[in-house]
Amino acid sequence: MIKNQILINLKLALEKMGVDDVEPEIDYPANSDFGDYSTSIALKLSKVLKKNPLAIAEEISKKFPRNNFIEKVEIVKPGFINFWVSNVRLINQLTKTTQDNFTFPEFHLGKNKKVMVEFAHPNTHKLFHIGHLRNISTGESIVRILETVGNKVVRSNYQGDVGLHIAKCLYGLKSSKFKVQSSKSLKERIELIGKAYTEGTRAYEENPKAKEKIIKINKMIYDQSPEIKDLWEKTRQWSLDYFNQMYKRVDSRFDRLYFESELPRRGIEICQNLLKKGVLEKSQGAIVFNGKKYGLDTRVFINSLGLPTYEGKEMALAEKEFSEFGEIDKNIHCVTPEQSSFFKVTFKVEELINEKKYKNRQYHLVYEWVKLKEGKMSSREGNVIEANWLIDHIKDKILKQFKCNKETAEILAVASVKYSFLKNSTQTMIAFDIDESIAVDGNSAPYLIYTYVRTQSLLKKLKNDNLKDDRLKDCQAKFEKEESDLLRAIALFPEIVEKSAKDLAPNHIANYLYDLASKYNLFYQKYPILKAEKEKRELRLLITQATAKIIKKGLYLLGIKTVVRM
RNA sequence: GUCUCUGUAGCUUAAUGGAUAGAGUAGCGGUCUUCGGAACCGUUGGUGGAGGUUCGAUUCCUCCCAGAGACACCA
Repeated sequence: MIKNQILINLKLALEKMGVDDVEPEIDYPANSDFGDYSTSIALKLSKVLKKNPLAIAEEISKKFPRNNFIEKVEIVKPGFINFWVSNVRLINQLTKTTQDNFTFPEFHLGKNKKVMVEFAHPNTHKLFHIGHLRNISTGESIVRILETVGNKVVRSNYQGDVGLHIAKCLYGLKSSKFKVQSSKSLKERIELIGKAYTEGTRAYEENPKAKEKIIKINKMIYDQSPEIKDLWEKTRQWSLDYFNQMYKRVDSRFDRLYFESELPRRGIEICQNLLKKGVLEKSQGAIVFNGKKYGLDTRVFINSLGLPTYEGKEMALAEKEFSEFGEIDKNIHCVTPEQSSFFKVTFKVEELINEKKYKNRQYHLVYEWVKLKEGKMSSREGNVIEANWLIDHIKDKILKQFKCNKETAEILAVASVKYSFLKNSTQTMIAFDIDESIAVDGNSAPYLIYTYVRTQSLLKKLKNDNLKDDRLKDCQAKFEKEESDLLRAIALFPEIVEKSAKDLAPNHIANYLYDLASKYNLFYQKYPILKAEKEKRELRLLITQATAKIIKKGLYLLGIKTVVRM
């Protein structure tokens, strides 16, 4: 990575000046007049060294070791030092890229290089909606990014298959107006569950007798009582079939599916132990963690009926997650922000159980809600946007707007939906509008894929006319601006991937790809490639090839497939 | 009430304390008979408010305004 090479040389220069206790930072200047990289280290050292920043910059620049990868070092106004990458280095990176020889920097979240990403998290008996879609897009992308920078990643998915919401649904199903047996197709079954849940929820709120009964059903589910078990198992399986179909559709998969139903017994045991140890305490008939000492909330682990709450079950989940796959350095929970109090508390309790095992290894990656412009989604109001429905809707839009076959439309629809989420930062609450939010033009997946298709169709015309990069030596220092911009963008890719990994932020990759694709399209518009004169032709074809490789790889990192024709 | 998060162009949004706040979309005006127009170019328009720290603030601190969420037996 060029950035690291600059950093190393910069440190050498600083050492020569007797400064060795600072970690200089390298920036990407917004304006290309200020070079490819820059540092403001001279400005920061000005106070410490009690010297004029420009003088410091001057000295650093003099002592900065010159290698062939740097073309020029310049000092500007208040004290910036700007660096220009040499054409030799750019060509070198171009060649590597065309050969699929991506050298991604290693970035590990721990010594074992083993990470768990816990994502998706749909609850059975409920719809898989756009919120889950954002979650699974984010999680899948983070998995792929972390793998690419050298981690072994375990994909896990924690699914709620017990609890009051299921009791409500089963209560609804028992009503005579729903015919469980006659629902044959998966679609019918999922619709049935949905309606039953709405029915159960209404009854729970409006009818005290029904409420009592639902609470009873809830207990029966926990106890796996024969009276309810068949119905529970059958409908649970419907949901799981539906989720599997969903995972397949969005090209995701899991190494381990955890279920809430496998945790209560062990959860209670752990909490009882913690009670003996004094980590948890009794309060009003329940077993709670008193968070006050640690500046945290007090939360219930075992309720007064003796049932484990979500917190209680989390203890058993953590135990499984941290033992089933060997030693894990980091467990990234991809979950919405309203659970941060929950995670702060459970992470603290886990730390008190086993500091070595858990401390600093649990991480709550906050990803935000998808909110409808009209307001919050709620199944009660029936304005939940189901994932399949949404993808189908976008697919129809693509089929109407463009001429392509159904298979391509499917890939483009899934790509559009995922990209629309991933181009935003995970911490941005998305105000969702069906017809505006999933873009199929502008900064969108179809735009990137279209650019890729262009490159493929162009490269196909080459046939056996092989590319030889050694003919490139003639073009140095004669790049057009658009060519130079592209070469620089191409060289940046590994650094962007590293940044996304460090920040757990797929949006860096998305926005980079858009930038690269726009630069390519401008270049494509302005200059002939196949018809260019000899030496230019080689360069331009290599640029085309490298751009294509990066778009494909970059989209892969976002969990998005490409097509060669559309 | 306490705590946490968020306020960027009409709308949707980007920006590790850095240089002229970057895009998409909508609007307006162009390129065009091309190696795929699902393209390209130009243009209008922006950091909620008031202070502070800093050589430098969308970013950090304080207060105010607005919104979201959490704060004991839901998940």
